[in-house]
Amino acid sequence: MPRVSEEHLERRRQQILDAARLCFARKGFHDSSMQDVFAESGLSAGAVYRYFKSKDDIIAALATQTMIELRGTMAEAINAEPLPTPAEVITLIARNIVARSGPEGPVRLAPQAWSLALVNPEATGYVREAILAMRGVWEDYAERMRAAGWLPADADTHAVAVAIIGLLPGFILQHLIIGDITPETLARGVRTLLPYGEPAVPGG
Amino acid sequence: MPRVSEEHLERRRQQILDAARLCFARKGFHDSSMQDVFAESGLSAGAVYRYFKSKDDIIAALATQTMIELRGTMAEAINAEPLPTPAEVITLIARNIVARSGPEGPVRLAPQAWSLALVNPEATGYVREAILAMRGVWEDYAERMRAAGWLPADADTHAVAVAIIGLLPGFILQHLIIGDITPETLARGVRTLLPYGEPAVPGG
Amino acid sequence: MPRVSEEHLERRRQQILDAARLCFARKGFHDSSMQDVFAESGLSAGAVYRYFKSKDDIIAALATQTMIELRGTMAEAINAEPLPTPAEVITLIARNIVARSGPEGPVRLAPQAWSLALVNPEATGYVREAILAMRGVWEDYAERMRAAGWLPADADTHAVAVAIIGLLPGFILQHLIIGDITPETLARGVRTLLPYGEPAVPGG
Amino acid sequence: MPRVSEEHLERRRQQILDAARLCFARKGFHDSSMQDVFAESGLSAGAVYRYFKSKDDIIAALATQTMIELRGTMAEAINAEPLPTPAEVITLIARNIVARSGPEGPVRLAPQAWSLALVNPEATGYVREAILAMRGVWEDYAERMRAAGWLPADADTHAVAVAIIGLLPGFILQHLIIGDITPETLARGVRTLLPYGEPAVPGG
DNA sequence: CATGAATGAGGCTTCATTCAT
DNA sequence: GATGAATGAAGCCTCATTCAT
Repeated sequence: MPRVSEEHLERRRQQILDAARLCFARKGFHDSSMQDVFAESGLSAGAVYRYFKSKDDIIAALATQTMIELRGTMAEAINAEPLPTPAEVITLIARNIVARSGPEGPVRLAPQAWSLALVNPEATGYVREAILAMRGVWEDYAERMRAAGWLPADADTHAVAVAIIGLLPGFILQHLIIGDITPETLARGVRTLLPYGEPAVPGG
Repeated sequence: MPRVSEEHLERRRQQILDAARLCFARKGFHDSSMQDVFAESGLSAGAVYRYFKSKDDIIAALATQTMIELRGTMAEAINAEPLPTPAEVITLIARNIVARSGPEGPVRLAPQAWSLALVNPEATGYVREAILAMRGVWEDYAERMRAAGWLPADADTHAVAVAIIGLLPGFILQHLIIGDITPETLARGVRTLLPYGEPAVPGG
Repeated sequence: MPRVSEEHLERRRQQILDAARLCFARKGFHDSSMQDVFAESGLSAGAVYRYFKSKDDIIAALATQTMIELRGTMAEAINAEPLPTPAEVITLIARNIVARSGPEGPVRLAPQAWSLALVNPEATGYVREAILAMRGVWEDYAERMRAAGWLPADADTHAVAVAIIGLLPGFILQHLIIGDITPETLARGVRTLLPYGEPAVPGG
Repeated sequence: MPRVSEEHLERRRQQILDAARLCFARKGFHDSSMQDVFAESGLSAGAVYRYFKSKDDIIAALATQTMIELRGTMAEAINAEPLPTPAEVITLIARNIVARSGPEGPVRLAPQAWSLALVNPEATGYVREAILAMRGVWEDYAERMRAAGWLPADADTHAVAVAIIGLLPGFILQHLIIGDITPETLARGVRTLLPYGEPAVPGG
């Protein structure tokens, strides 16, 4: 019988993750020290290490949590009825990204997670799973596009999902690093290129 | 060995950059120590520091060099005559990316540079410049698309460039982290979505 | 070993300062490495850096502490009743200096601190403050000399303090570097020159 | 038969010493790198090492040269006729010191040499010799004082020299570190304390 | 359960000196 | 004689992690 409630433990865990998110968003995984996390969380070293067995463990938990949230956002935007156009979906998701891109926002963790995934086998694992899961969401969308007649009956919906999901990292980077583009800019570009369900069609 | 030629100096510099590229591609900026670079380059610490004043300086030089090469590749693919379709351009660039994505290939530096740019002001500067330069290349392409009648006369070519260039980070990440997609997959997706200059048009 | 007493912390701090004093007295600030201090103190690098944020910080603390002690010695010798003669005061202080001039004695830090003060702005600050404080003590003494009629009523007591305190660095250097002079030698010289309160007066 | 004249060699040597003096006066022995000396002298590393076999060798040559000059200044001031009062001698010497105490003046080397002498056996040797030589000059002066009847016939002239020469380091330090005292201040203090040959006598 | 002092390997960089050209 | 590229030991300091209290 545990001394403290399960709920208390979970609260502590989240408190640490929240603190880590701030630190990592501000200074990156490497430049944030565990001391930074202790200070930000208001907990002692020992306390933090009771909940996470290493810094990498915190990073993994945080990255996973953030990616799950992002996938939820995508799924929500995509599953709307009636079938939203690509530009509409992209707009919604991009707006959500922007809303979470502040100086301490979780979106800033994404590029760091990608980078880590190239170098750290454990990170490769969970980033890969997260990307695959998101791609699955887009594959569903591509299916719906085909079903709606927006894509040829023999369209490769996997390839379509690969292409469309690929737009998001590009948007995140341009937004975070250059800061000169908005969801509307991206949407306009997408709408120009992919005028499905729009009054006119390209090349038409 | 004093009074060496300018050429010798340049060769040494490149020798160091080549060694650093291998190290960084293998283990990342942070997990590669300067000792790794010394060993890989076959030079002593002092020798390396004669050519670069810090590790960050090496990273900057390498990232810049790599991004300039990538921009060159893009420009070449894009400026072909007659006007290549988006799928054609993307295919060429993606093939080049894949060719340079081996375990020690320079493309592995890209996500690390993005990540660094979020955290290191100097890196923000040169990554931003590189992205803007690449986007400029795509803006030229978007102009040509419009001139060719593939885009409406009033199309926002900047927004189109933002969208299209955004496909590449997504491809790089999916290729490097998941490894299950090829230039052809991406091209098929793009062609399905953007059948400009293709026999059939979407939604048609 | 957390939650230790304030006293424990202070003891650790002093333990480090004591070790540093030995090292610096033996080999000087520059030729003593932090490794030397770690070894001498029996603590790890991390432990030492918990108490002092840099080598310069240790030097500053040590120099300041030593100079405060020296000032205390001076004040004590000077404030004796009835008014001691310059030769008496100098004798007491010189004896104290000699007692602390052993191979590992704190007096060996003094010339190093002077030297550092010429080159390091932070050191300039604390050495200047220490010298000014000591000079203040001597100014009090000069006032008492004047009050006792040993100096003319219009004597410039500041200038007198400047001159008298100036004797000490000379004594320290001759004692440490040449090693052939004693407090008694110095006292004899001073008494010969400044026979205040002595049976005979100079030039008399 | 040497390829270059003896004179040329000596000029080169002095060129290096002059450059080193500037560097060392500005930044101290330790914080001046040999690179600094190469740059300041306009010579290459190899050239400098042809004339001096090590950095310590340069320091030794410079310190010795500077101290010989200082001794010359002292001797000149002291040997004046008729016998100058202590205050007069001190004034002359202090003025010379001040004139050579600029930001790049050789006097700034003195405290560094003292400090080095505590730590480096070779430096101990030449600094000791220099101090002894200077003290010899002051012993001559003390003899003259005695001969003039300013000191008792049985005065310990060695002790007097020890005391008087000791004033100079104190002046140098107060001038260099605090910067608030002038030769006149010191002279006034000395004249007040040691009014030999002055209208009135202390304690008289 | 929590605390936070302590560890110690390892990171980046400097610098006096050498020697091939 | 002169050059300056190269060496490599050694310096200062950080930081993830542990464990005695």
